[in-house]
Amino acid sequence: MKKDSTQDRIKEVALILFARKGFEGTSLSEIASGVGIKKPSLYAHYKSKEDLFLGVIHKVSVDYNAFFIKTAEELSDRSPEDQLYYLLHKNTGYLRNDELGLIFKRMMLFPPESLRSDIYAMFEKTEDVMRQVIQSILVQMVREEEWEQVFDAYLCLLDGVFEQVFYYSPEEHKKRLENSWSAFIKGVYSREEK
Amino acid sequence: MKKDSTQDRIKEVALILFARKGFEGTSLSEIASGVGIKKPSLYAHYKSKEDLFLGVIHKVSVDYNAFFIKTAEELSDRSPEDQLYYLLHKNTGYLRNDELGLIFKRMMLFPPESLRSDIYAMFEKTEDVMRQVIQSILVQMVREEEWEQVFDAYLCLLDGVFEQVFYYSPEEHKKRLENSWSAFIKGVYSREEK
DNA sequence: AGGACACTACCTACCGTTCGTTAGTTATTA
DNA sequence: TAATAACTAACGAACGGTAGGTAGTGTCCT
Repeated sequence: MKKDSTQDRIKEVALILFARKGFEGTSLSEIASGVGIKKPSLYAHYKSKEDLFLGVIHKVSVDYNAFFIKTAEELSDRSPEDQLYYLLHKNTGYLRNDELGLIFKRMMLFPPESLRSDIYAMFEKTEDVMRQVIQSILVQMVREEEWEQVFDAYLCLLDGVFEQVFYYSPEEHKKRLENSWSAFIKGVYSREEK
Repeated sequence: MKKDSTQDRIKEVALILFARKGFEGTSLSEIASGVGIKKPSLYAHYKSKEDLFLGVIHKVSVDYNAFFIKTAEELSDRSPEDQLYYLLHKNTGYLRNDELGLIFKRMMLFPPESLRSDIYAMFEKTEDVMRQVIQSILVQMVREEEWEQVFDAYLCLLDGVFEQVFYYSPEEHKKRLENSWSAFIKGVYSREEK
């Protein structure tokens, strides 16, 4: 089923190494030896280190967009509150796996200088997707003039929770997620008065 | 007053470069030429690249702890709510300046593999300081059994807001900060009723 | 059917450059 | 005089990348 082409194997290995050690911190020799071939053989598949790297990032960005949309669809029959809650959970879980969150966040925050614009271009789509998905949920639960405020707060929650994935143990992190979520949702519902 | 020793100049230049391009992405030649000396001269002041790097990180961590404590003291005569609000603002402002936030976050999230434990050891103190300062404010405004929940939410807010410093323009970011803050504080105050 | 050709995916060997680092020397300063 | 802080020169190692070669595979032309 899955074409296990060398090209894909290279991408898999490179993803892990780039995620853990960054672009400059990863050498082509390492990648090659992880795949089980010699360094120059990489050039049969990618024409430079940057080319390989951008290939990896492109795959990551496409995968993430697909995941986000798919998850939102799966949840679409729940209440808006539940949708936001599970989206937060699923998103965190997804990004915790497979080095995917690691490389995603690394590239958003600290892209290699020379590739910054290419990387940002790839992730622009991602922001769009997230905005649309979250917007479509929020319009069901808050008044229009409050929409933006709640959206910003939810995105901040998403960012904060995600960042903490790196600091804390899974248990500690789950506790913090639940507490942060409680505070968020209380803030949303207390919004009617005053 | 300020001893403008070469040693300090090296640290300043290194801070900026390490912050922007990371440990592996910054070469000693760059640092030297930024200071205006030749690469081998660096070894009159630091015995290795790692030594220099840890020196920089140490300074960053000490400075940040001092800032956090000083800011909290300056605000201590305000209402607890105001203290939290301005702490959020000041913290964001401080970290935005001088590449300080950049290197701080980079090292928390993506430390160079070989120095991970040294770096984490330095920032342990920071977490302690923050916990103490925030705790001393929170006990004045929420019931004891809710303390932990609000603390987690506030820290998540701090993390989320800080991360967004990198993505958005100052204006956009300020808007998002205010919106996220509003949601947070409403959540805190709506906490009395069931 | 069989040979010439081209293509793919790998190899070994090596290129020039840059890296972090050391040695040895000199000029300034205390 | 002794220490300090700079220098020039050079080191070995590793880097990204190239050249050239070689098996294996399929394809086209008689």
